[in-house]
Amino acid sequence: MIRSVTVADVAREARVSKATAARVLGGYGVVSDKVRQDVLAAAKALDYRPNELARSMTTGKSGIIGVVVGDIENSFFSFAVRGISDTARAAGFNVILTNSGEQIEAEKAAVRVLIGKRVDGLIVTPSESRDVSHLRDIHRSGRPLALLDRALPDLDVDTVTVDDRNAAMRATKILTDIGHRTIAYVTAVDFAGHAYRGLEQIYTSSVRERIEGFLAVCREAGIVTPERFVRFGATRPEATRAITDTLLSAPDRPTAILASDSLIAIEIFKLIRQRGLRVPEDISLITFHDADWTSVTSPPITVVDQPAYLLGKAVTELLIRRLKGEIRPSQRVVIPTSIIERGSVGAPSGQKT
Amino acid sequence: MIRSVTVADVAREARVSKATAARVLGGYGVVSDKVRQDVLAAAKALDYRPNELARSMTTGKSGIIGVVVGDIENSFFSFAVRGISDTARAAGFNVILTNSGEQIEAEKAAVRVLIGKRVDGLIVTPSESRDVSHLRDIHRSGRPLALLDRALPDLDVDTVTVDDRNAAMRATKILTDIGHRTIAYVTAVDFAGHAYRGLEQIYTSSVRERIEGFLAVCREAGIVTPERFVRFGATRPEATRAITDTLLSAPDRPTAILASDSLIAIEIFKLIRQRGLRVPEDISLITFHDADWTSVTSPPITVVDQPAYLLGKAVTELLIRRLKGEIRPSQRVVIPTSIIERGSVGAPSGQKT
DNA sequence: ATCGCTATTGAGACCGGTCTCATTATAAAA
DNA sequence: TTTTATAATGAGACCGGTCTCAATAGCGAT
Repeated sequence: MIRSVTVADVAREARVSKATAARVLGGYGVVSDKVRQDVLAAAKALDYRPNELARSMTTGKSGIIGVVVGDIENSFFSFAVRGISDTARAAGFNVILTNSGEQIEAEKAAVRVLIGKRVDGLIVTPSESRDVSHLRDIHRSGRPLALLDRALPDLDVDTVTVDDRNAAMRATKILTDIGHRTIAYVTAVDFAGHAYRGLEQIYTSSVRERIEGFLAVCREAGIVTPERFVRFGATRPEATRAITDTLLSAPDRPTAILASDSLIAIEIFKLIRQRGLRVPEDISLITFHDADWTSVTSPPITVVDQPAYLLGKAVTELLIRRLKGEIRPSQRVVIPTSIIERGSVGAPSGQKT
Repeated sequence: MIRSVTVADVAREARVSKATAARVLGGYGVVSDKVRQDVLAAAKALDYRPNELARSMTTGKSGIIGVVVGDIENSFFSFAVRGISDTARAAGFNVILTNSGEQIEAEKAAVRVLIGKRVDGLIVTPSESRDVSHLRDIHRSGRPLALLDRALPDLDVDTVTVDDRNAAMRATKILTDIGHRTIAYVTAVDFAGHAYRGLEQIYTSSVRERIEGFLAVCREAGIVTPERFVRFGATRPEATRAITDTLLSAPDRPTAILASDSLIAIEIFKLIRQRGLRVPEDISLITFHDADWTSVTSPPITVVDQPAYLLGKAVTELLIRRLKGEIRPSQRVVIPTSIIERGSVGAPSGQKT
């Protein structure tokens, strides 16, 4: 490795002290115009590039925001990440991106690494609300933390989420209003055994809220034990297919499905097609996230539009304001969603309201 | 900010010298078992977290790979990035991600920042082949550089691309074989004036190769001046729509379109639909990149499947091997693509072969 | 008992910046 | 002209690790 040019080298070249050269190069303190010119000329001649690492070490600031996200492959997250990067860069920050794969251990490891790298602040989509010790650690180390998409009741930090419960209620209501009484809800959140054993066992706040909203509206519509049709563990395409398969083969096949994310929905849609069923005549479908594919299918899919980019932008702004020294009680921002009604919802076939 | 625990603190707690504590904490040198236990105990008691920044400063290695990518929003790149992150993490590296928005100035700035952060190596998708001075700088600074998706004739570094020319030829051949004689090629690469003025003006290697392949097959099929139907500047949805609009309104409307990426293709597809035209009866469509939406449309879209994840994995492996000290001439890996024939290609309506 | 060799440990320089404080030069005030 | 305030510069400590080299200790061999 070629030894890189340092302030000391520039100082020598410009015949000034290291301190003076550093003042010019670092843009702090005061120096005479003449000396400034000399140093700048020397720096250019030697092609000096500041070592941000060394700079960070003394200042204690790295200019980096650490991001731990569930799954970059999910376009909801890639939009959020794009929102984060754009906002961060505009404010002069860089981003280190890690994805946890929704695994709590990976998430902990990622946080440990990021703290080691002395990031200035972190943005995390916590995969679990049970184990938040590592997030407490961040907070305790004096580094600001902001939560994206999922709130943590026990952790009093800046949080940006969408109105999950309300969105789920509105989406479900569209289905019940048109007459559906057998509605399935499919989510990626996994359980030992994939079986639903009660809301309090769901440790991902966004998902719990959605299911709460879903169940509430179902009950309101007179559906008994709607939780029978809540399905967990659609973490990967194969799993989603297996779950959907069982759902579609059952004697009491649901007449409508609400998908918790677009990765799940696309598999469900494919499988419905593959079975020769029609949307919405045989099965209605609504999904969370306005993924690009939802508008080009026939029929196009009715979706809950989550402003993912905005979500990323909002957390980042909150975090940066704190990084810039703003002192204030932590804020919980809830961004409203809207439902884009397209063509994937229709009255259930066999029955009428 | 709470002062963090340092090796000196641990050393004091364990009643050994800083050097000794550093040896066990840093995992180098030799220490007696007894002392090791003491130090470890002290570290745990104090909740010591190594400062990777300081560590990087002395070792000269940051354990970070810098990535500059064209546009994360493009799912081709998000898959590639996923391949990069997964591979990097598996080898113990972290990733700093920046996107250039295909802007050369942004790319240069990103490279400067990453070098400042003393990343161990870089992966770049160069947006231009004209101006590579900043990439030369990387190389010159002794940091390994690897190119993703686009080759640079003048730059002798590890490069991983797909067989763009060949892929374009095969895709075009499918169209000419079935009888198309008016075929448009739409790409995001922009030009002052959007007008085609010759291959040598295209500074993105992947795009040039594709267009070369496209034109070659067109000519072979007896099409005169096929370059009349090459369209540039589909950088954003609105631009793509404008371009497509013009294309579809022309008296010599193309009977087939080849799209350079899936972001372009989806807009084209939407617009075709909007105009009441049918795929493939009125217009055939093939696109690069097997985006998820291409398999759920009616008809599903015929695509050039680029193994994006694999591409990311391959460059990262090449880079890491070099980071680990492997000395060898630079390698140019070309990954083969395959065409997935679905239902978006048909014989042109008015004419027959 | 003395010597030699090896296993441990300690002291302190170093990485490349920032930053405090002392010193010198210069200009304004008395 | 002398005093004093102010601007500009230099010397060197510091951040939190790594690493070299010297010092000490423990052991068997002679």
